[in-house]
Amino acid sequence: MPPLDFDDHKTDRPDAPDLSAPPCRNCDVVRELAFCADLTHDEIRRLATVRCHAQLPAAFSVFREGDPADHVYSISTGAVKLYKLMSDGRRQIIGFLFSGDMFGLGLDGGYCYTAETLVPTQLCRFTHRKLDTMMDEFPRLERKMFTMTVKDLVAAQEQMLLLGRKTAREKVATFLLKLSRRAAQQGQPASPVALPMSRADIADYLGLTIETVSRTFTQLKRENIIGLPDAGHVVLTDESALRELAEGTASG
Amino acid sequence: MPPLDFDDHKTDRPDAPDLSAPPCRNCDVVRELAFCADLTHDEIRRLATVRCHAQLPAAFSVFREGDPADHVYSISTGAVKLYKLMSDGRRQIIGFLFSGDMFGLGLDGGYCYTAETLVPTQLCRFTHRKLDTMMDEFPRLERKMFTMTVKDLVAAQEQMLLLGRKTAREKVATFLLKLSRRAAQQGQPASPVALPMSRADIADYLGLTIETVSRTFTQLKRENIIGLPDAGHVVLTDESALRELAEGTASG
DNA sequence: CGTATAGTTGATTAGTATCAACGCTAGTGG
DNA sequence: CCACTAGCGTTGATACTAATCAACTATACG
Repeated sequence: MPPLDFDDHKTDRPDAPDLSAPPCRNCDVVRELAFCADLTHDEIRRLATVRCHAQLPAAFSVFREGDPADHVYSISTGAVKLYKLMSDGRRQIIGFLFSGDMFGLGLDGGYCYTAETLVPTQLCRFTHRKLDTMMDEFPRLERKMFTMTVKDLVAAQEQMLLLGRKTAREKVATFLLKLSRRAAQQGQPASPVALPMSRADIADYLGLTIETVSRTFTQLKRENIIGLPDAGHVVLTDESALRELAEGTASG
Repeated sequence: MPPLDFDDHKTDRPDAPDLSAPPCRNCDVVRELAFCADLTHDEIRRLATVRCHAQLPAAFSVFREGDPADHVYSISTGAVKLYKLMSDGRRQIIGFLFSGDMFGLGLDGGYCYTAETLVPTQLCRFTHRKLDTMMDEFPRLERKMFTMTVKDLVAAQEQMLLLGRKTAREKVATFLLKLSRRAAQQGQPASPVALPMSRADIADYLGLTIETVSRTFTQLKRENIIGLPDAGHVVLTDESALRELAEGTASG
């Protein structure tokens, strides 16, 4: 887990160039942001004047649970995990985020989770204050962010069902299918799915231990439902079996 | 669990008076709705012209998972549970909702959970279509609904930590404290907390079985942390012990 | 008064967690 | 260039929490 200091991102080391840098005028990056997708060119240009962006290395802590919640972030490229910690170290990963995803929303005061990059990641950020102003000005921006938040909520509810009621096999199957669909949606191949996160991350996302995740993977492999070319990739050999497992309708 | 037909709410039996009734002009009910709380009198009056309300009996199914999602609901008085089902009957309760809470949001198409009253409940409803129009007209309405959705998301993330990483004792302690705080917030006593839901509901909310919930209650009672005057009420005898349990910092 | 339902309690089982050892890969330094 | 080390992942043995199965009690209901 990531021992990087939160303030790192304000240093000028080449790895972590200034999220605090003055906004640049180039709109290309902003246009890719999902929450700007439906805006007019003019609106995007205005938005671009208030955003900062940066390329962050892998395993980089963007902010920590409890930090003053000043900014909202959007992922241009890369991947991020969000997690909550208990005082004794137990961890629950709230979500894995990819290109186009937004994070950092919350109410009054501090972030309620830690955000950390999984791979080298290009982020965009806006201050809450300026974003509020923008939302007043561009109703479509607010509508878009609202819609994205509803989507997040729906996903969170789906995850509650997984965490509360599914078995280890079902959890893993659901997880793999979700990753596969997400990859396909982003134009990447659906079958050799990349796992940019560690087994520990997967375990903490599914409410399992590392060992159980590993055992379940090898078990599914033995049953020829998945293939494991290496630890970072999974082949969905039998997707329909995986679907049945995920829904709890599997025979075995 | 509730065998009531979804169409019931369109019948004219006295128990379930018409959610489809023509909007009434009385603003009193609408004004109590949390998502109208910050609106001007004029805005509330406009909103009142597009809403329907009804008094529903306990254990009444407002809508089911998969039903076409036409309406958004707000609870005036009473309590509602939201849940998701798996094909084999496993159930996960997504949330218990009370006065001022809103539900029914979702994306394209069907509701992604079933909504059912726990006690006799007074509901207000709006069509998505009209609410969208209203949001265009009254930015403060949209902002309010947005904020409430973010709150729901934060609560869902907290629940993920509970479901994925907490023990049965910790889950029950967290649940009781949450109910207590909610009651206090609504001006009701914080200590003899009312449990309007069954043990089965609590179990399906916490990702446990009925038996484990029951055992954990009696265990906490034996340790003089709570009191159980009857199945529907809990006295928080030792709230600090409960807090330690909930956070996982408890000694025993 | 009999019946059905919700809740509690007990005995046993099962699914994961825990503890422990080992293999693999990558980075490090001699 | 290669042994050494550290971290991640896998596998095995055992323990333990909570689930399952079952019986019983209390309460509400007809």
